[in-house]
Amino acid sequence: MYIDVLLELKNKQMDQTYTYHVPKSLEKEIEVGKRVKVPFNKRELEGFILNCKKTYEGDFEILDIKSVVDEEIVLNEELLQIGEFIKNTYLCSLSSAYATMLPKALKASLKTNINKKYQTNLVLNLSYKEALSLCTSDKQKEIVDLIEEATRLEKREAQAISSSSVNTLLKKKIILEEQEEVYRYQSVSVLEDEKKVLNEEQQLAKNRILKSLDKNEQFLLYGVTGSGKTEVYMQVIESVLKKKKTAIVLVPEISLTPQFVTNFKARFQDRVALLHSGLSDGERYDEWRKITKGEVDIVIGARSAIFAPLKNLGIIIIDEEHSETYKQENSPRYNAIDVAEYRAKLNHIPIVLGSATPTLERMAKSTKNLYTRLELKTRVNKGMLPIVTMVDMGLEAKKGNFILSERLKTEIESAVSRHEQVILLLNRRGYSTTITCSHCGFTYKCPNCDITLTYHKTKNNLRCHYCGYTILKKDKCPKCQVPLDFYGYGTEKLEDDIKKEFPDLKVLRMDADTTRKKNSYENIIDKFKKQEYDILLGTQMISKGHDFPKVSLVGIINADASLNIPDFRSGERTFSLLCQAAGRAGRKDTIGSVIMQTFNPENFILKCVEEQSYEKFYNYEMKIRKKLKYPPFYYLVSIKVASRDYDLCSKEAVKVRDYLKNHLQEETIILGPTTASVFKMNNVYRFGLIIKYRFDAKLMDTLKELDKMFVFNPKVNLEIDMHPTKI
DNA sequence: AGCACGCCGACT
DNA sequence: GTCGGCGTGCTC
Repeated sequence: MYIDVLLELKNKQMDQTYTYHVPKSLEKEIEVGKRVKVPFNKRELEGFILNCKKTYEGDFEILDIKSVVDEEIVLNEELLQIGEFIKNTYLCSLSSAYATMLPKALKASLKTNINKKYQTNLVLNLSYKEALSLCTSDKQKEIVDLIEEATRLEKREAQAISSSSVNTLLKKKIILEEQEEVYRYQSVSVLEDEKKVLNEEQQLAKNRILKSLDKNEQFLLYGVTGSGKTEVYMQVIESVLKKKKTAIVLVPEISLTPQFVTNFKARFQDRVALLHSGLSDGERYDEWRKITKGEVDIVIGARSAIFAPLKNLGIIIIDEEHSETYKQENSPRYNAIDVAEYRAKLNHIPIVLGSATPTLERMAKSTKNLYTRLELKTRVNKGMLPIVTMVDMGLEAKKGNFILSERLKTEIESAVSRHEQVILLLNRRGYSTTITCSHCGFTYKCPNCDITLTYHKTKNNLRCHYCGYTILKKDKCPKCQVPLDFYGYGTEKLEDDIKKEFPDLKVLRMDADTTRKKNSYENIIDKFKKQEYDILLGTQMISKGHDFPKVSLVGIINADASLNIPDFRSGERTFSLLCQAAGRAGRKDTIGSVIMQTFNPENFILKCVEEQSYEKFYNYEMKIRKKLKYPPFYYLVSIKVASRDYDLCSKEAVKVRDYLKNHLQEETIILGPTTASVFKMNNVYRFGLIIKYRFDAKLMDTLKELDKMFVFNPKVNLEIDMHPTKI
């Protein structure tokens, strides 16, 4: 017998399998999807069996495989197909697709040394009576009793005893040692929780999904914050489990949504497996094994959990569909939602995407009935949406208030005096490379792309990194003639200022710096929830789904910060972030207040936030996207050309553009090459190109050819990002 | 990735 | 003369 083996060669040559011969003695162990050890260029490597065949025709001298690694199949048929899908959709090698799909322990590589963990148990080799009759001392009888008791109760305490008497019993073969596989990851158990009664909207949504359990229907569950999406998910899954089927639930990031996971644990107990970044390689492997063995029916996890090898999949649910964490930002640049749609199609099952602020792409699809839209418009527990007030920081700056407005200060004071809590959001991102007037909030924008221009220090100019438009940097703001500034103060500075302003209040800061240690995120949330602090300030991570019943005021320090990020999606991102942050205010019996500070009170996106009108935002943003040819009207591909050699890099980038121009359809738009947003990094120069297309039959073949052309180029690297979230 | 082959500079 | 520098190319 011969087999085709896929080796993981870091050299990103075209995917290729190597043929090996299987000695008779190993033949019965061979199955597609298992790993084997093979000799390769005077070394030994691991690889996946992708194909079995009776004969081999060719000129290579075929070698024998060394051994078979796995007892059970690692890549089942479905995973093999998903790998092909990823390879073809995102233009990466098969081996790198499988490498990202599998936990480290199951990768084809000799270096991984992650194994199953066993525990030794003692069991009786004979019947209890026989065993007792053969005992020669009281101590021995005691041990036999203990083992019998432990086995009967299915407890594994019998492992703990060790004494000379045990050894004697072992020698006489009265008792035996047994190996049992144990799992490293012990998640906290949660008290079982009763099903909640659904309101009319929730019931409607649930019933509609249940009607399609055997169909590949796609749902968009559009529900405002606090409308009870989680309960709908759980009750739908309950019905799925009743049909002896399983479910995958994707969340943006497990550590940011402990509430969500707790709810699932409470409802479904140990039928749930968790896959998240906090697991060690061993723990992740154990969770994976539970899944393959069919010991769990529900998998909750971040992006990569979409590859969970559940059998008999019945539904896929993706919460917070608008989250950008579903797209992987390094190769293979896959989007878990695309994979989910593919998997749902393979299994003929429904997929449910939930969000309070759906992406324009998905909402547009739902208006064309490619997605079935289900709406939850009311908050459960009769909660009211908060009132959002916009404060013009341009006016405040004239009064000398650069960070905290008069209005926010008084509201903080009154909230605290009522023993309520305050959340302050300062989105620190995106100040370093954009230039803003600290007086009036003016920023330079590209006239062609509606994108904030990026400052390049080396040439002292401002550039659009979509189309290449360039202007020289001016020293003074064209609107108010004040010297232009690099914008930005961070959370740390805000903390100082608050402490100065309110020396009596207890302030807690949460950002990437204060949450680096394990569990520090949960600790901060916990402390704030227990009302040990009055104010929680931080970056966008404070806006994620937590219930703080005592928070009545949310202050958004600088609503413009994320608007000025040079990306066509910054408006959408801002709207979503601010709505989510606003949703933190007043969840139970109080109507919350949100103070939104901005230099651009006329900005339409911010006005939509003020009114909390997704519809208004959607209609406005769609017009812009249509006019400027962005998604959902056009699809995008981002191409990056990188090299240590500047001249070579720019020359090759031009060659790429010419190649695309010659091979793609006429209606397809090719922008660039321009210097990429991070132009020089580790002495590697990068140029970027953007393809905008609606339908181009030649696209994939052209990109594949292009990719091949650069595989053999050691000096220049080409990166293709299909449907990027950021450019 | 590695490991061999191969073609030039510093050295016992 | 040789030892070894690492550029290049191949691996069923």
